[in-house]
Amino acid sequence: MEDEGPAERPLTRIQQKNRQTILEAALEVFSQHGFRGATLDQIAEGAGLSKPNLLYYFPSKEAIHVELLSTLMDAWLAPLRALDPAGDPVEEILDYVRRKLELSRDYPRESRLFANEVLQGAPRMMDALEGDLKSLVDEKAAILTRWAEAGRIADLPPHHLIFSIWALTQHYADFDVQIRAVLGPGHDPYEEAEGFLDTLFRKLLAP
Amino acid sequence: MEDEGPAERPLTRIQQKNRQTILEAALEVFSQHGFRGATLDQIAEGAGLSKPNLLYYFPSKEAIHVELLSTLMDAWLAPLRALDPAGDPVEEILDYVRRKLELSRDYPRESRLFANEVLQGAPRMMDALEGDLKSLVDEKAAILTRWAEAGRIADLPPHHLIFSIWALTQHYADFDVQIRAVLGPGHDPYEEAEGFLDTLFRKLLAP
DNA sequence: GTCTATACTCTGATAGAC
DNA sequence: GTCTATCAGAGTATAGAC
Repeated sequence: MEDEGPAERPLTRIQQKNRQTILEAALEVFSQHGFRGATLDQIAEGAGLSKPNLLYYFPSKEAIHVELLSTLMDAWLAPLRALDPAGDPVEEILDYVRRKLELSRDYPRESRLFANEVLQGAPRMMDALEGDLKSLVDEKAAILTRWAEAGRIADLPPHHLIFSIWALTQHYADFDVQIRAVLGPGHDPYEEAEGFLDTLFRKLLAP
Repeated sequence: MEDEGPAERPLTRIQQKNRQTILEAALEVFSQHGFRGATLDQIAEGAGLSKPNLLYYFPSKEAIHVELLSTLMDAWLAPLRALDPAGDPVEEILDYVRRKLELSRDYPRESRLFANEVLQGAPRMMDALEGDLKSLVDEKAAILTRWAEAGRIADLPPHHLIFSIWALTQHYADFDVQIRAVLGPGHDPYEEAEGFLDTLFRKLLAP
């Protein structure tokens, strides 16, 4: 049952705004502590609302988390969806790398929310991984295979090529504190990463 | 004060064994749920001990976690320590990649324990990151720089080269469920990764 | 729609018998 | 050394006044 009930009413503007405020605060807390480590108290304080008021807008802690994850999935897959089979192979892949790195830079909390969930076995997201995500990856992997067969990029296992893009871009968001601790002050990790990853994938993809 | 007190006594064999049992159970729970998400009940059940008995061997939940992390750090840095400035540059780096991938394959829970901690801002590990880890990385980065200057490997930012090795190898442990969901059954992620990463780094490092 | 008060459960940690 | 019993606090969620 995908239907949400017959008496479902459109939300008022103030309801929309409060829901957004709650989701924003929840993203902050969930991304830092994971699902079980996060508390409604922290979210309520971040949203400037009382705890019972939170639960007026969402039926439970889990409902907030699920809402965040499903909203996230679309934005997360958009860069891969945009990979165009008609474009120039190397430039298409490099564009994908750039867009994915921009997501890490501009939405690090979303990246960490996702990482937390997968790290914990993806209990609330397994369906999406085995369904939408797998379908999309298989579809795009087929494009990479065709490009390789045509000799337009190097012959590499397409799924692992995609994994390598995920690993290398998300690492900068998920392990941010480690990277900054190792680099020390005076570095812009993302700016340096952009050039490095461009070089890396150009060398890797060259036939 | 690093000293643990004047009355410190060597642990008996049974104490050693029980501590190990507790740490093993704690690794399982902490690596899956993070520090705050883990409970002493879960650890006690996994260890086959009562909760108060747990706290006879360790003064607190945090003490167990800290013990795990500090034990882990040594094993985690060993492969990088082994990078030999006198060896063949490309083979030394590829050996490092292989050893790091083996750690992910053979100790995925340790990898996830570490990932959880860093993801949550490394509150119990910042000193180690800014101290031992940074020193070691800086030292090995200097070796990479010398190899690049001698034209024996490609000219790449050494810190980011090391980050890329961490990202690509740890990804297979930390995002294990996602990788298996996307690949589907009938795959051995680590076996496939070994060949892929070998190819990737050979192409990347070629001068 | 929002709050105070509170029910009820879980959690980390301690006391004290054996 | 290990257990039962238990505490104090935090946790999610609900009741009900306004």
